[in-house]
Amino acid sequence: MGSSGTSCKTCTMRPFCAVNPDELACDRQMDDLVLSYRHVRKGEALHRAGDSFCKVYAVRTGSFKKRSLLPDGRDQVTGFYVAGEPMGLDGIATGHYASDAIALEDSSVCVMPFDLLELLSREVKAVQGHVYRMLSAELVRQGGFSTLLGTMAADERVASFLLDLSQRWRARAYSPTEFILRMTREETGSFLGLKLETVSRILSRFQRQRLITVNGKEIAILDFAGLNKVARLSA
Amino acid sequence: MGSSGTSCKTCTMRPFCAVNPDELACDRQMDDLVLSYRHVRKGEALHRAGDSFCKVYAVRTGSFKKRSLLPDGRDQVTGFYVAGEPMGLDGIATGHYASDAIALEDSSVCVMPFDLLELLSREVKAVQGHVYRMLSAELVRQGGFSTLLGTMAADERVASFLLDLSQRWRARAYSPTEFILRMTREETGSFLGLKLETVSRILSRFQRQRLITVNGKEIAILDFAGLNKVARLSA
DNA sequence: CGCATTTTTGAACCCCGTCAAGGCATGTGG
DNA sequence: CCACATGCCTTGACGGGGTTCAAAAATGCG
Repeated sequence: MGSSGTSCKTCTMRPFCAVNPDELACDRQMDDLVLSYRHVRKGEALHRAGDSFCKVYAVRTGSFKKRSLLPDGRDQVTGFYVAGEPMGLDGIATGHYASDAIALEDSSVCVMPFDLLELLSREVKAVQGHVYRMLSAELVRQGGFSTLLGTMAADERVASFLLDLSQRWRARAYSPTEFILRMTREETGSFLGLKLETVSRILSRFQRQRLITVNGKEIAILDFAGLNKVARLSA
Repeated sequence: MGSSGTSCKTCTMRPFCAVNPDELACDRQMDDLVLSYRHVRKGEALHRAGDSFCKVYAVRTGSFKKRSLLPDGRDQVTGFYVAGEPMGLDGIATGHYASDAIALEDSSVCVMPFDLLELLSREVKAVQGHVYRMLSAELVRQGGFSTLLGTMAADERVASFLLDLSQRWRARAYSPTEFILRMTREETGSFLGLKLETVSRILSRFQRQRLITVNGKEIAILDFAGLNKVARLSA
């Protein structure tokens, strides 16, 4: 998770972002479209479950976890978000966010008022298409994740997790082989449906098997083919 | 799953369905908006993963399972759909459906060309809002399901599953206490991240505990409070 | 009916969770 | 600077919930 520089080039919201006017999918007055930024310090919430919904966000710098609570008090991390990825979309359904979004490090986001996005997407077909695709892509991502939780063994989950992170770093032109895990083992475990001890043990085992090196939160991937084999993501 | 009668009254797509012109959220020419129906026989596919996307569907009668395949051949049931519920939305993201949709019994759907829906939602704000909410609601549903797979024990999953079905029957004015499970134990298990034997054992145990009665695919809920307690969906 | 599929139930095994102890950072106050 | 506390990570031993393997009963469909 690079801490400097924005990732506008790979941002999900680029097609309707006024920060790059020449990229904007329409010739609308810029005045209406100016995005604002917001900084969120480590541990603080961008939004909380139940907050009234009126904005969607794109991560600009840093990273976030999304956390959902069950009625009985248990909670689960349901997603990690890094630069360029959209947040807050689950609030559209009811007008209230369905989850907490917590910064894993000092972070910043681009803020897009949702009514503006609605307006723009009625005027400009390309924007409409992008919004739909963005929502649908989140659906697909979530579905793939359910498959992971429903069918994969613990080591497959951890391998998939590492490969997914690597992939997202690569897409943003950061190193796909070496990166920092901003989330704790407990958060990782919660996300993967495992206990923190299990995550730790499996990372240690991957290191013994020369698939990765682990140094606390620093990860280096040594053997992509091997990890893919463990994750069984190929035939 | 009642096999006769449609559920237009509770259908997700009602706000933009030309079958009920007086309900339609705009005064557009009806000619353009006529929905078509399609029948799908038990075991047949409404769409398959990879099929080119151009339509979204609403279940009219019967029921479907959504199935996602992993690259290595394993698959998982990622959803069950009954009357009034939307299908095919995962195709928007890439232009190709991300999953198979298979009829669990002889069923029928309402067909809505997606380009028409896009057009209509640009013209009519109310339609746009409904489409967004529908997509976001699917996101929230999926997220809640991830939480189930990630945090719940087997008996909690089965209890939640039964209560969820009951709730959906109630919303459609069918009996929430007695219904038929159109899916096999294996499909249920795949959906819940369990093996079919585990599902069977837990249903038997619920019956011994007088929470439900099981007779093959016939389920009757005897003790909602007890099931809720097992599912830990209350404090 | 007769065959295939589905469901139920039992018994043994194993992966992962639980419990516990210890290490290693980081930060804080004396 | 050190003593101490705190939070996070690692590792071990053990137990249990769920899977696996197996067989029989029930159901459905031709």
